[in-house]
Amino acid sequence: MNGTRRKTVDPAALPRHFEAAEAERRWHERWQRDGTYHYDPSRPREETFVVDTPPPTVSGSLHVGHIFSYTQTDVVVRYQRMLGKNIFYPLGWDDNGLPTERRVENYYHVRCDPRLPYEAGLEVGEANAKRRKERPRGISRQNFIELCEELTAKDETAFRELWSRAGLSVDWRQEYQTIDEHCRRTAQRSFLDLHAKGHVFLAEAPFMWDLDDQTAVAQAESEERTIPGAYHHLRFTLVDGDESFTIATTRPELLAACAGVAAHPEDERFRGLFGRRARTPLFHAPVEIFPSERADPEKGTGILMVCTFGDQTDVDWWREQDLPLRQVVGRDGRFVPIRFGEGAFESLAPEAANQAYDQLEGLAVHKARERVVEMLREPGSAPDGQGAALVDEPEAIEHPVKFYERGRRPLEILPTRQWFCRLLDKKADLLAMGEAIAWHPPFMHARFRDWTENLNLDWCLSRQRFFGVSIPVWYPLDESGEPDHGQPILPAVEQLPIDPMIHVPEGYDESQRDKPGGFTGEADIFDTWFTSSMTPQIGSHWGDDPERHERLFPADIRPQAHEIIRTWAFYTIAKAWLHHGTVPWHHILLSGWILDPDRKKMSKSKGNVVTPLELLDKYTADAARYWAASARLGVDTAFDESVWKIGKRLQTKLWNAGKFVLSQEGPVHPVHCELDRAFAAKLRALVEASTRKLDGFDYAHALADTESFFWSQFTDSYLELVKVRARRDDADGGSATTSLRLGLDVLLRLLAPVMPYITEEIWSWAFADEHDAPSIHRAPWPGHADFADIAPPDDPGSFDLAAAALASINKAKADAEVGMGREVETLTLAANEATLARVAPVLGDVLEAARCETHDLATEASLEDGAFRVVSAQFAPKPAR
RNA sequence: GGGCGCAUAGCUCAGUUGGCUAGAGCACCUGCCUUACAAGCAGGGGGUCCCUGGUUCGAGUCCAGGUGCGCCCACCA
Repeated sequence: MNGTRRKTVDPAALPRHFEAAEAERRWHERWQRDGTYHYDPSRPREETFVVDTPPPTVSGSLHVGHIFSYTQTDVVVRYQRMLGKNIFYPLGWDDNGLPTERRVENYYHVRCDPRLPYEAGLEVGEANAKRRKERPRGISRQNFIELCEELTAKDETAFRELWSRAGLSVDWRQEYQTIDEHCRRTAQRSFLDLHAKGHVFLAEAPFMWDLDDQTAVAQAESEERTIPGAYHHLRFTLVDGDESFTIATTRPELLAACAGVAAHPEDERFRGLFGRRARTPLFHAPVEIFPSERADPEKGTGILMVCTFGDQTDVDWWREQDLPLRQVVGRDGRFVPIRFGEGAFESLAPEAANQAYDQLEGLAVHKARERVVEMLREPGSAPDGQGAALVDEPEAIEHPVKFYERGRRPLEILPTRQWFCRLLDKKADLLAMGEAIAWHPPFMHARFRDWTENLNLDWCLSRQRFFGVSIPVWYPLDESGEPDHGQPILPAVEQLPIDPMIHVPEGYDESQRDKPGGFTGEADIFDTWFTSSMTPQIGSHWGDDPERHERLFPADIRPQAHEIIRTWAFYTIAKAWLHHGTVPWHHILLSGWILDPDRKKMSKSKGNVVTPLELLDKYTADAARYWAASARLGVDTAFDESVWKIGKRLQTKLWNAGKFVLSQEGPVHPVHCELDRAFAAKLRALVEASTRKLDGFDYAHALADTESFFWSQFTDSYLELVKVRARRDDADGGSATTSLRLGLDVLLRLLAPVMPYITEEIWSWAFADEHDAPSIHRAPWPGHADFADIAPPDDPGSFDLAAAALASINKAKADAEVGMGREVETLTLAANEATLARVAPVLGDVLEAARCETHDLATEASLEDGAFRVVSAQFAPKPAR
């Protein structure tokens, strides 16, 4: 480089300020055109860095959280890219599933009715206020799916624009939708593989059921809410004997479903009852009284009725005690028609029981409860006809009840036929996989471990919904038209993806659909997690392209939110184990939450969402990214707009510093001055520390270090110290210019992952040509090579001494209330003897920066090492303007 | 009830294996248009590091107990 001219910029030719909005558009286009972020499938696995990007749920509304966590991943990715890695960074859209169905129902004001025929070319359009007052329009399943596709395509556009602008360096050629053909094939392939390996099974069993969405719900999708309820005390009698006892229940409407009575075996009060039969009020059902350790003598009255089904414990008791099934609540939440008597529900007084039940049939759960309580209040409602069955008034309580996480009514437990994946017998393996993955931050591992250890249900895979991936199964129908669920018909892998409601199994034709001796298609779809748990394999094209799969699986990192460890992380780990016997990725990065200023989680439903577009306009994308990258992994952060402001300030400062440094035309000369070498040494230490932190995914501290160095060491100190010398047309001036450029060059690269726009802009002025690296984002990460030509300083502390000396003179100027640019006519600077000796090699730079022509030095032994004091100073008068 | 996390300046946050007088930015106060930058610079005030006890020459940091907040899970008669 010595002797050649360097490329410089003319500051006058540059805009006064960085035009961020224009630059964001321009660079985005340029990066797309040049394929800056493209994955190269020809490079080997060891040179590749694979990201298992979360496919966001496309809900239609954007908030700052969407920028937050995705930017954190992008910073990690951009660092890896600058290390020379071949980056596989796809982005998919999780568009199937209930959130989309809900949004479509609201947006168009429609409901899916699978009985309706398909209407070709149906145009519905967004619902207006008038239409919303009417009943939702019923449309066919296929029409409904088309609307889902239409709306998600629209929503995806908004998300794509937001993230393009935020500068996510994804390879947009790898885009996918979890409902697209490739994902459906991957999910169905997963099912066939699990079936072949014996991990999935079909079972008719009581399972959590959401009445509003009319679908089964997995353990992971349920949550508890504390709601008001009431203990109702009901008097039961014995079938043989005069004794009676009182149970307490919060669900009196399930009295008709009572199948047993339980109390603690040690409970003296009820010891004599075990093995005998009780008689229920109203329905006069004879039920077994049995002991169980799980009955709590302290709770309620200590004795309880077991129903089919009030809760999961009822299910367990029903199984253990082999109790009769008395299902009264239907899939729509209404009481189903049933009869008591011979060949039906057992009753000692069928006529009375049927009379009572007639008043409940067809009622919704809460109405039935009211009605039952009225009946129980009536005199003579007790099983022995002596008074009312309801003892005392109901006692109001608050109690926890399970809900579907998106549901409005409590979950019911109903026996339904569902597909399950066996997981309970694989806990040990899944826990071992969890150990083999590096969790960032590490304490998040505990959440996975706790969840896995405490899992108590197998994974229910099927959902009775519409917009999702079909379960690829048909069932043969016998001569009476009944399906044989024990002999499911599966498609060949080559046929995937299929929709069993449309496609026909091998050996049948369409005319045999739903006909005796023919076949019927499985109407259910998969739980959305069944597909999203395959994101690593979706990216790797598992099954379709073995060579690609080898290069992309397992992935390097999985970034995700911590509240879905039990779902997305867990199921992905489970699938990778079941299919491949490995981990799905080597590292998992858990992002924190954005909280509103009251420290509540920001979410659409709470209405406390900050929309990102205005903020992007106000502060720029680099500032947004600065904000996101300032938060550490796993740490919830209160939203604070002032951090965006700091990001923008940093961007502006970079613009100005870049303009200054690259406009210096000093001669090309190696770095030789002590101060310059001392600066380079500090810069080198920064690079090493920053690299170490980024290797551990600690982008936040790497940024804090770099920002602080840039601001205080580079611009405030070093740049001020050498700006005068840099203008000199000699070897010392060349040394200053060279190291200033080195400082800018290295700092730009350190900041490029966080602030891709401003760094690319400044890079393009000179360094792109100088390093033959058209984009800073493909430039090598700074390292030893950048410092190879620079000798270490004679005194590593000389830079700090110079900065401290200058600061002491600045303080004198501030105390005298004169500007920093004021010339110093006389100066007496004091320090201890050793400090004066050490500062001597760099004192010239200090005095130049302070605009000081003549000076005296004084020895003050009392000053600490490295401390300076201005004993006296006279400043030139303010020049006339 | 079990597990995890957090508590540091008015606000948002750093603080590494225990080590000088506990830091940054924002906000606030004072001064300064200085040849990159007033979208800036220089300087300044501001702290019971949640509480109690312990270990230690030394504790914001380690240990025990407690308080408050948040999250995850379990309990659901």
